[in-house]
Amino acid sequence: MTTSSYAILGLLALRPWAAYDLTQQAARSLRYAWPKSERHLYSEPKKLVELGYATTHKEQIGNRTRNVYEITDQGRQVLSEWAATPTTPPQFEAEALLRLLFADYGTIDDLSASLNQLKADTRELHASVIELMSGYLEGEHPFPERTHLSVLFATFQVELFNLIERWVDFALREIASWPTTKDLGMNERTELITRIIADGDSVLDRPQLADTEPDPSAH
Amino acid sequence: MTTSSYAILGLLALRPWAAYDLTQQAARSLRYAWPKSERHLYSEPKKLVELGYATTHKEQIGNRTRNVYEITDQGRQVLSEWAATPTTPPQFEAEALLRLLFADYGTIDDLSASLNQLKADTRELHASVIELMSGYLEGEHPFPERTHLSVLFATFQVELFNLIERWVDFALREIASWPTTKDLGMNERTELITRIIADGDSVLDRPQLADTEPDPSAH
DNA sequence: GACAATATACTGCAATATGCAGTAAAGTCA
DNA sequence: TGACTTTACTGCATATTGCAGTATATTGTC
Repeated sequence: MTTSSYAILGLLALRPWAAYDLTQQAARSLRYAWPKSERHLYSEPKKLVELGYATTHKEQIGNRTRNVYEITDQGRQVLSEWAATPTTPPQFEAEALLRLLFADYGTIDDLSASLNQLKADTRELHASVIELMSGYLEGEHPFPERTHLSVLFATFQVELFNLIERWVDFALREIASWPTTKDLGMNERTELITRIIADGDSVLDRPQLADTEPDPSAH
Repeated sequence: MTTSSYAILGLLALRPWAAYDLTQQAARSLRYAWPKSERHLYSEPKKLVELGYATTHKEQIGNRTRNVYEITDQGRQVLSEWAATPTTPPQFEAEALLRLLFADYGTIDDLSASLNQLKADTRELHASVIELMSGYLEGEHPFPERTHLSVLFATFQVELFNLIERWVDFALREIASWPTTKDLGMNERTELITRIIADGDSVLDRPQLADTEPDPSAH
């Protein structure tokens, strides 16, 4: 049993789902904390059946079948045991940040494009969560008694998305003041920023930083 | 060529590395934007050699050999082409958040333990970045002319880690006011929070929220 | 100076996960 | 009625991880 197995089992504990429905539901919830490919969401429940943690049956819709999965008592058992086990550390993956790390192999425009892409991707995720929340206010939660969990969970997502959007704006302002992506090294500006973060402070939320230098439109 | 291939190739463009050194360097940089297993960092450069983007030779150290990899001109070529291609969306993975989503299968204590683990894991990552930054201020950057990139990159990491730590504190305060993990549903408190995030506002940075309710020590 | 512990430096293999192409029926809209 | 989208998957190649195993070099200590 991998963490991904428990993630699917967690959904099955709510109600029976067809594999296709699992992919849809994962896009609304799991995705934000445990992203898995659609392909995997079709394979995983089969493994749960093999292990005796779920059962499966076929439903007929006209001329087509869907595979519906249902949790077993044994499945519920291992799921509640899982709740008390240690967790793995968090991981953040962003190709746009990787591009920043290696920005000197490309141009300022390449870098700007990557960061703007990151912002656009984030906005989209952000909008989905906001929409979900608006739905909750209209009473549209599929499991109303679990709303407290979904909402607390969602607070993290919106904070994260806000952060990324704000940080991208900061980074775009910084690189807009660069003549090139290459060889700037530890200049004054970079040293200032290094000191700030080495002190554990935030470079966002501080108008002084924005005032001091990098925004070329400021003078 | 996957994104992981380009990540390794990006390191090789800086200087030749032994596979072991790549694992060490990845722990200091790639890890924060493109986390890969140690195993993978040994396999990937072999693939780059096959593709003609790197060469390899063995170095003898006493009775032991290390495989050193070096980028080729062709490798540099594809790397600079990569800079202009579109990026994939960001992904965040945190088992502790998954536990929150399914917190009703465990106890309040299970959930607190998971969140505290998340905080501890984050602090550790945070400390590593702070240490790196302090090193930069001492002139310890391995590629001094690239400091501006490492530092701007690092600003994201510290903002992210700060956010996670602050959010965990918020979440711990919230759940401390819960009688149980189960069936709280859309209560007053949850509705307040839902409205806030549906409006695109932050639940952190607002003392009012902390004042209004959930901290049981407050009354 | 012998010994233990830790760091260096990998490889093989099974299991896990992804990406993409392919298949086909059902629903929707013009 | 035809085109397009959504539903509902599966097979297969490739990518990636986790773990165990192997062996040498270095560092600290009694």
